[in-house]
Amino acid sequence: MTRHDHQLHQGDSLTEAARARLTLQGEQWTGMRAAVFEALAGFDKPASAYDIAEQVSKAEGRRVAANSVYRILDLFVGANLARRVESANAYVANQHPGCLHDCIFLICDTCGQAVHIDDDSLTKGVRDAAKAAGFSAPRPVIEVRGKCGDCD
Amino acid sequence: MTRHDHQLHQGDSLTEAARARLTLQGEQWTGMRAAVFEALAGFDKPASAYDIAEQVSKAEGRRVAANSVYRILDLFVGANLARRVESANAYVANQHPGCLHDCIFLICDTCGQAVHIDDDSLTKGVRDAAKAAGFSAPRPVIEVRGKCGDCD
DNA sequence: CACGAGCATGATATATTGTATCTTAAAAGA
DNA sequence: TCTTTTAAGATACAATATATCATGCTCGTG
Repeated sequence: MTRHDHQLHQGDSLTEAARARLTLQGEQWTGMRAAVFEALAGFDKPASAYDIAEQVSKAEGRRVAANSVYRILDLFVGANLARRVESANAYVANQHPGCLHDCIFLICDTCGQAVHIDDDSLTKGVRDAAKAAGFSAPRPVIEVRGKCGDCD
Repeated sequence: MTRHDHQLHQGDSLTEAARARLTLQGEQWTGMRAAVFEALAGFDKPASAYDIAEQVSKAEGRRVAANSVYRILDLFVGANLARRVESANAYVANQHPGCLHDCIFLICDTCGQAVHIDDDSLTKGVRDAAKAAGFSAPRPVIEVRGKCGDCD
């Protein structure tokens, strides 16, 4: 397992890192985007776009529609501020938005918690296998469903 | 990459293998199940439950509702006759239902084709990483989105 | 500052995917 | 045959995702 020596952000620090990253990409850090990011980062497990819409609605005191949230989540995923958990139709905030690499999610079928592990040798293996099969621009989706330590 | 020396079924042979496998599990091979399996196997790319429902409806000359198809697909996935492609919300027939192992799908974002590769050393690596992180009963979901050789 | 172009969001509708529940029908076992 | 279990039908609905058009905001430019 490769080690992770970079900064793991949290709270305001994470929000700031996200803002910095997004503006670096030439995108705006709007109030709505900040609100969506806050909501996303506030969940302790992968959240659906609708969960986030509801949370943002509460925080803003007005109804925010899911499509706006989807738009922003798509932007976030593209900018590496968030990740989509395919097998859960849900999203999580990326704890180190500045650092690009493939990741592996472990999702507990019982409690819904997702933990994120990095293992570049594994993900590289998957990328390479895809390339060997003639695939270009590979974007690995590596998730494991199972039962987490707390739930056995 | 581990070699695959077992039989790769197709057509009637595949259907027969599926039937054999399912009955071995103590499940019935009904007309409806056969029809769903035929439809599924007839697609050249991952098919959604609704695609399959439509296809079966056509083949049977009567309306078959999606929930019936879902039930049967769930059964098939449980019995290893079919696989779910998480990142596409779709299903594919398993070409070698008798042989259990994790698999890796490469899904083309352009044409929707999915190819299936096996690499037990990779999937074992993912399983082991999950176990090392305290996960039990791991079921890896390994897919790669990208562009297939025909589409670049 | 005014203004126009482009970007961001709102509002709304609808498509797609997935479950729940209850009823009816068919098959297996006694 | 009769009963029990399993499969399938019918229907309703929930959850996830996208499309479209209208409105509003921001930023660069004059």
